[in-house]
Amino acid sequence: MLNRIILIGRLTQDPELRYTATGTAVASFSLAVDRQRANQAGEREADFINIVVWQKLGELCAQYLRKGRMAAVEGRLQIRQYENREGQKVRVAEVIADNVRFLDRGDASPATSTGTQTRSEGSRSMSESRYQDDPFADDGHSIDIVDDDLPF
Amino acid sequence: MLNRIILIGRLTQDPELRYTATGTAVASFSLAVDRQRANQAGEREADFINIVVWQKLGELCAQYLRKGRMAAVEGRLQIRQYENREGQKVRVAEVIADNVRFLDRGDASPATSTGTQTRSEGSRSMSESRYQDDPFADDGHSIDIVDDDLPF
Amino acid sequence: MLNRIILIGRLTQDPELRYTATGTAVASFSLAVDRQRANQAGEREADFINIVVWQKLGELCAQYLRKGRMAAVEGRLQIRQYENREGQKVRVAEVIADNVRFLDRGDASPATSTGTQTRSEGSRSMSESRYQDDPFADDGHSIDIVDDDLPF
Amino acid sequence: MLNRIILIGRLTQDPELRYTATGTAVASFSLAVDRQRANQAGEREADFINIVVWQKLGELCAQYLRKGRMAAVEGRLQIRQYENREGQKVRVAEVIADNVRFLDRGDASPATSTGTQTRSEGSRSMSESRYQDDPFADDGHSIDIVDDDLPF
DNA sequence: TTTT
DNA sequence: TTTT
Repeated sequence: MLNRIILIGRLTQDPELRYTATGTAVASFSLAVDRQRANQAGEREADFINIVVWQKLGELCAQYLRKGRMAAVEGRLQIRQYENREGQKVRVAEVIADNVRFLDRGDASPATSTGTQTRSEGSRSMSESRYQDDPFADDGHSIDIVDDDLPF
Repeated sequence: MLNRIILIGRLTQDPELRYTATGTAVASFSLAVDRQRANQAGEREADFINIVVWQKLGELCAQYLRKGRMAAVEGRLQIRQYENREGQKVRVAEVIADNVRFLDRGDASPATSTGTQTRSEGSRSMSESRYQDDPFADDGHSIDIVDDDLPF
Repeated sequence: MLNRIILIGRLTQDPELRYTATGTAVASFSLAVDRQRANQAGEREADFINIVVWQKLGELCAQYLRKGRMAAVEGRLQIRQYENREGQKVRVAEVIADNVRFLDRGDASPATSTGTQTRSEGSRSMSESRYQDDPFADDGHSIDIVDDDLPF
Repeated sequence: MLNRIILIGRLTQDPELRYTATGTAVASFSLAVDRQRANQAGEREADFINIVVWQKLGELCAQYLRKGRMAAVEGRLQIRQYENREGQKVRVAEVIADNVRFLDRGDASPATSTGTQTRSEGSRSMSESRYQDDPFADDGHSIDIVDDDLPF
């Protein structure tokens, strides 16, 4: 009835961008989210969480996110259940993201390295069907906060 | 780095309560969380999400929650990875809850059905290490909890 | 850049439904959210948080929610700043909800008490622009909504 | 009953650190959280949200956060109500944070500018009562924190 | 399969 | 202005 998850972590790989038969874009990647507490052995572990991003937001992720980059991901947790070739029931957990923030800027050049995906229509929307101005949230100069700008 | 999930759903089974070798309580149950959108076949699906609750909060869940009851669960998503007896890598997703709200009152009678679990120390805390007055959120006075009803 | 809040509480009043000059519906109400910890005097306090719900979801809130009813509200925290008639800067905090779950069923009769608001277009969507089947979350079979009961 | 908010934004000022009569640390600062949608005038607005952080986490914020820095803040929304000197009821909204992530490294030098605050007890915990290894989330090794640099 |  |  209510299902909301928010994660901050780093990509363990470049996003993969695919298209469904009907042409809908789907990006997917794994996010390493460090746990807050070390385990009994004193090591800091991470959870590796699969993220799925549809449509234009997925295309933007494919364009701007890379392995190692930090991102905030907001969405819902989905459990997909299927039977594998051995007839065993398998459950796959993935976060269907509807909002992704790019938290550190890379070389923001829209990565030629990822090759051939084409973008039918341009948009900077980083949240499903909402307008979004700048893909990188971390650049200090975008805020331009000086005392005179603020009413307090 | 940040990992927060909030769910509202219904238990698909009574909680199971276990104790570790060192005596720590762990409750677990599966929560059915209805998706907001129907699938292409027009059916309303649900995600079945495993919830794990440690310590006193787990004991309270075991005591007050039952199959079919509604609960709000707050915690973090954890991906456990292990190798099964066939040598296959298996990934298990579960939500480690640190806050659980009981959203509809059942027959709040502290269920004898769950049998033999013992409780070392009493508390009504429903959030990890915070005091909490009444287990049922839907009704300030309805709980029918009097000291004689409870083993603590 | 990211702004997400999730609340569960009870309405302190019936929702108020208004329409903008251009005909957009806006519902507003105050939600009493009990704090988890008692204060130093041992009393359990609550935060009274103003909720604003636009469009069809707002109309549904006005129809189904009433004073005392429990709801889960998901949205973003907005701080409105204005100058009052005495020239003082006033800051108003409100949660702009994009998802509301009705957590206990009342007498689900679509309340004639709220009088005259008219609804241009019908939908049972409880989340902004998503289809939603049943207004009451607390009861799998409870919908009891048949076309004859509803003005849409 | 449930009250959870997660924000990502930038500080509009250096944190202020105070101590209660009983010696508890409290840091406070304002976080500028950009809205996702531009307003009707096409401008991108921000919400300026007051953040309050108690105890050691507050001291860490005072030490490592500065005006313009980006942070993720997790906590609960609290509405404080009081009467001002003119006898008017005033409502103040603030987020009581129990988890703060420093999302871009500054000059991580533990800021002499904030002067005289003293720290009774040391910890690097960035979440209330949880151990946390490195204050900056964006770079596991970059912090340059060695015991000699820090007063704890 | 894993990030810093 | 406040809910159970």
